[in-house]
Amino acid sequence: MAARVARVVLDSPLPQLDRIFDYAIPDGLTATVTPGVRVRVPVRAARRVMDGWVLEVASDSAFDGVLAELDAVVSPVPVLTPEVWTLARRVADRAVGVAADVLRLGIPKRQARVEQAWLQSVPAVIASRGAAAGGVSRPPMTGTRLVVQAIPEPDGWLTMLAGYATPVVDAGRTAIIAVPDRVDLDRLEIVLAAAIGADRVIRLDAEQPPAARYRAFLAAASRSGVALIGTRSVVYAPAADLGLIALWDDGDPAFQEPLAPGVHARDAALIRQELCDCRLVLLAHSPSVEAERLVEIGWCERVPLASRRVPKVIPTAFQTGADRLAEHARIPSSAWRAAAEAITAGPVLVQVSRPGDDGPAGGERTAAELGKAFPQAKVIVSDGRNRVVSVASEPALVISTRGAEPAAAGGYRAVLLLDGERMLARESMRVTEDALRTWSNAIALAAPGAPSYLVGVSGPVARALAGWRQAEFLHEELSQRLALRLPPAVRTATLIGSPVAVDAAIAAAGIVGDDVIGPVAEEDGVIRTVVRFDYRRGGDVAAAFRTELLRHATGRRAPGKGRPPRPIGLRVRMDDPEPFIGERAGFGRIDR
DNA sequence: AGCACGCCGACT
DNA sequence: GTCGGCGTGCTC
Repeated sequence: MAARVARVVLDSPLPQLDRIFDYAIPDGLTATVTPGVRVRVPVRAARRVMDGWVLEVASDSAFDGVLAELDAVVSPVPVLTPEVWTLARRVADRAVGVAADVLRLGIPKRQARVEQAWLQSVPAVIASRGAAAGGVSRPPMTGTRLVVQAIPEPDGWLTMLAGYATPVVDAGRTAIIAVPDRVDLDRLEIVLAAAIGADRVIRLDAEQPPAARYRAFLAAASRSGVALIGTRSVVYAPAADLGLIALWDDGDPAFQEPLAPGVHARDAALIRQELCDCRLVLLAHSPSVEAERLVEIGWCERVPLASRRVPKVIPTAFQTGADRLAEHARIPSSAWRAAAEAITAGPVLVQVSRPGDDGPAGGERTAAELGKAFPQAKVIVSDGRNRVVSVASEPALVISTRGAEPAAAGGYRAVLLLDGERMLARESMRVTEDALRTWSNAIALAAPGAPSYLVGVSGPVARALAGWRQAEFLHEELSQRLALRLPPAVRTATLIGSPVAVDAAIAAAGIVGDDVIGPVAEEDGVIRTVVRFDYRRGGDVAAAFRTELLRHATGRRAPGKGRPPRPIGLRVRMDDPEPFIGERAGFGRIDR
């Protein structure tokens, strides 16, 4: 019997459509309907045609009814690989989300002209990829999962990433490397191109223009022996024969995906690593507490620094400087003198807290004051909006908000970390690990032997930084989270909806006692409750929530007084990075 | 989403 | 009798 049935996943955000649908393949389309291609299919109950992807082609269907026919094949290019489909399914299941939402992160919109050009240049690709559909055909490689401490020198992390990627790419396999932002990506692209050749580096960046993005996607889908580099969504890239998946600085909040279902790139990477048994590398100066947990449960292996050549970090309690200007600039006299001396030799970095934390332009104000104190020095200001990527080795005073520090040629001659108290005053479970991470990253920009001054901060975090023993601090932090049953010692889910729906979901998941936190009343009779549960129960809890979500997605609606009857459904958010901060902008709301 | 179906209360 | 409002269910 000829293959006449296509199994299709619909490109829809509706949970009730998050299943596989069978369609009959009309005679005219038998040749072009192959696994992975994008198709248009009728959805009768919605009275419209929707996009979808063909998962497989079969000879029969278990569906008890008359199959509708595929409408059209949008493009002959197999954009969805079996591995990415499995990844999306597992990621969505874990996050109580819709697989199509995850696929949309990894599969860019089609650009017809780009595709035409590409098809003409590589006509053989489609046939070979189509035939290989079925998945993993290589002998499995035993993947090792590593949490690696980066060399604390300028560009140390870039060198290390290139070192992990090169043997993988040389062996003809693919490496995926994810970094937090575009500036990191620019630098990685340059270093990697030098290490393995520009033709073996493919940049997949959600920020790049649609045509460039689709071109890069097609290149990635059709080649192995390349490095696929990008920001958080690159973890869903169509890698052929994946040998390595690496994240630089996994504690950076940019790895948290804002789009539904709000999955952290590290979690997706962990799932993908298991799926293809490749190597996983979480590289950082100061990794996340989540990474520390992975080490402590034995899931990952810790790789400490090879040499104990560590940065010179000097915590200085806040003291009023003798200099009036120093006092204004909130800099203790010892650090002030060091900066004054260092700036004769080269650039000096002054890290300040975010401008937003401090009224208007904290960085600018500091800059103005320091500029007056060092009238001969060039002052360079870098912040999130106006970011300076790099500075030369000439003397300059570089004032930067954290995370926006430029790289300095040859490294900074001194680093001053100001506003520590203000950074630690934020209301967040993660303030301290976040401060440790951003301080560590700034310190690593110093030239070998150059001093870094941590101003006005004492206690365990200052000691960890001074000894460059971040892991010790993270261990303590994790111990506290374990004692308090806070993430990442446990997982959480945030449930939003009518009290009936929320209570039913909690009961269905079997969560009781003080693992139920709340509820808190929102507007319009909607409540919000946070629940926590152990990792080993994650699968059951997610399945129970999905059942409840479906129950409320179809059927029951609010009494229709307003024109469109509004559903009081149920929303589920797994592993919100800040589950206990209610007033945070966008709380519990995942953009589609 | 968006539409059809069907169950009950009030009507020419 | 039957018209129609609105909860309910379904999408191959």
